[in-house]
Amino acid sequence: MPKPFVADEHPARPARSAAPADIFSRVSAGRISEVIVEQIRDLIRQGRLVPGSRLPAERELCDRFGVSRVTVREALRVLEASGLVDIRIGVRGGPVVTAPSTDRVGEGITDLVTMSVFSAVDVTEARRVLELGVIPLACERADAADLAALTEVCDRTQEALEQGTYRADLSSEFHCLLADATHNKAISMLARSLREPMAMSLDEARTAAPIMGAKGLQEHRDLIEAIRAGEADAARSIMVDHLDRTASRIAGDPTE
Amino acid sequence: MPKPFVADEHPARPARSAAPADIFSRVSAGRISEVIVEQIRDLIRQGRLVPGSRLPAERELCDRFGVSRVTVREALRVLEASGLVDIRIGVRGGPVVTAPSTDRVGEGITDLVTMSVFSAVDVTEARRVLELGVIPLACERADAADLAALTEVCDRTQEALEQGTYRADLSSEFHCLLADATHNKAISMLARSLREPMAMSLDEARTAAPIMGAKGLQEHRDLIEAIRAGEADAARSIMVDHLDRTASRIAGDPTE
DNA sequence: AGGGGCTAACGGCCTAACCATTCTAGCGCG
DNA sequence: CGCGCTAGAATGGTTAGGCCGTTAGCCCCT
Repeated sequence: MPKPFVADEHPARPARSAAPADIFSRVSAGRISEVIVEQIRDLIRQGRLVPGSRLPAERELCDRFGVSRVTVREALRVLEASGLVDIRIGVRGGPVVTAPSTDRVGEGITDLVTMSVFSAVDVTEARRVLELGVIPLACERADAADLAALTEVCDRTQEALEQGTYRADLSSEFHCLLADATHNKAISMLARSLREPMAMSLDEARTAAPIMGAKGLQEHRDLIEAIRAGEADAARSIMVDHLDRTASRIAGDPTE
Repeated sequence: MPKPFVADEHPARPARSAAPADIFSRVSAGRISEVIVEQIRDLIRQGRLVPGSRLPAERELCDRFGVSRVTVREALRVLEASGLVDIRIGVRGGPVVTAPSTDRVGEGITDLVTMSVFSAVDVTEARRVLELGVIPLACERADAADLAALTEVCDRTQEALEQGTYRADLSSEFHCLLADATHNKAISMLARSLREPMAMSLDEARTAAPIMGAKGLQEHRDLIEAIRAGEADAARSIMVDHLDRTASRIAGDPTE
């Protein structure tokens, strides 16, 4: 528990003056560019700047904020890296407010994985949680377009298997499309966030065991049929088998 | 489907020379600072720079890359905004590689929500998927420390309710701690990612209905006991009730 | 032994200028 | 009248050099 700032446990050394130390507030200027970032970000969050809004040009922002162009540019870089603005060059160019994409968030999560903040085993388990939760929603909401897209990926997978050109991308794409079938963009985003780390660890595991055989493909096709029929329980059990095999491969146990 | 680059549908205007256009690679330099960002980011992803590594000072990076200091600074800003480096000032300061935090990812997701890339309803449903998947894992793995932390939050919540100082933070903190009880950092990350958007929408909904009454708190406490006993099914049904009430409140139906 | 001041290293910010890209307005020509 | 081309203006991208505030470490003096 932090002690109150004014309390001094050392009575032998009294405060130099009668004024309490509290009257001095912490004075840290911080970074000017950060202040600008906050200001624009708040404007966007408050809805006073909507996607498509054009911000003033760099040189005008300098005048408005009373800072140099370098400072404004640094602020714009940060906003651009956050996916909040898009910067175009040429006349009639300049910073434009844009809606951030889910890919950018996924990239951030990928960084978390690669920096070994957590392991491939953790990711696999998280994916299991997500995908099993997806199943009932997908059974309920999948439409013809979703099923067609899933089938198309299976066809491409079969072709790739026959030609020996299979890559883990195809498997992760199937699972992303499955998440899309929930018609919930937040869930799609989470699934896509885990896509790249998954594919990465699958590729690593491939050296130890074949990444997907006819069995895995058949499970994908069975899953489509179960979803088409709306049989959530059947779909779930198929998915459990499928994921368990994947998990054991990730864990370094090439049972298949 | 994108057309091959060499194909020209306009036979009336043949290529100026016999050399195929393919031999000329795209020359647009793009942004120099972006090249530097990529280079450092790759170094980090390859593990050649680990968290804690100190990068050279700005002025030395200028010499190494052969660019001006402003360019280096912009690159460092982007890396900093991505949470990959931390910049300290003063002697022995400079850029230090750091492990990105889950909070940053959550902030990105918050932006996605506020820019209405997806809705609060979507987030709520995603959270439901996640939390129901968390339950069995938490029942299996929660240790005494997890249960103590959960109980402590309930106590704080009770106190806040009695004093009228309750905020949605407390509820979202409970659910984050629940995710922590799985001892899976990827799942914790996903839960924390959804924390801020959830709290935001809960605060919005608070104007229409009390955010959490004694009933919600009691459900939290019941949940702890069910987890302590390892009764996953009981815990699951409690959580379903709890989330359904929350979902209806988000959807604008103040039944409670 | 300890405190205060000095110094070098480093990031934060500024100014002034030039380059590269892109759009547009205007002009000339058919 | 209309079409195409060109020059210029607007805008971001980059550079060089410099000044200032902050910090850690060192040394000297008490």
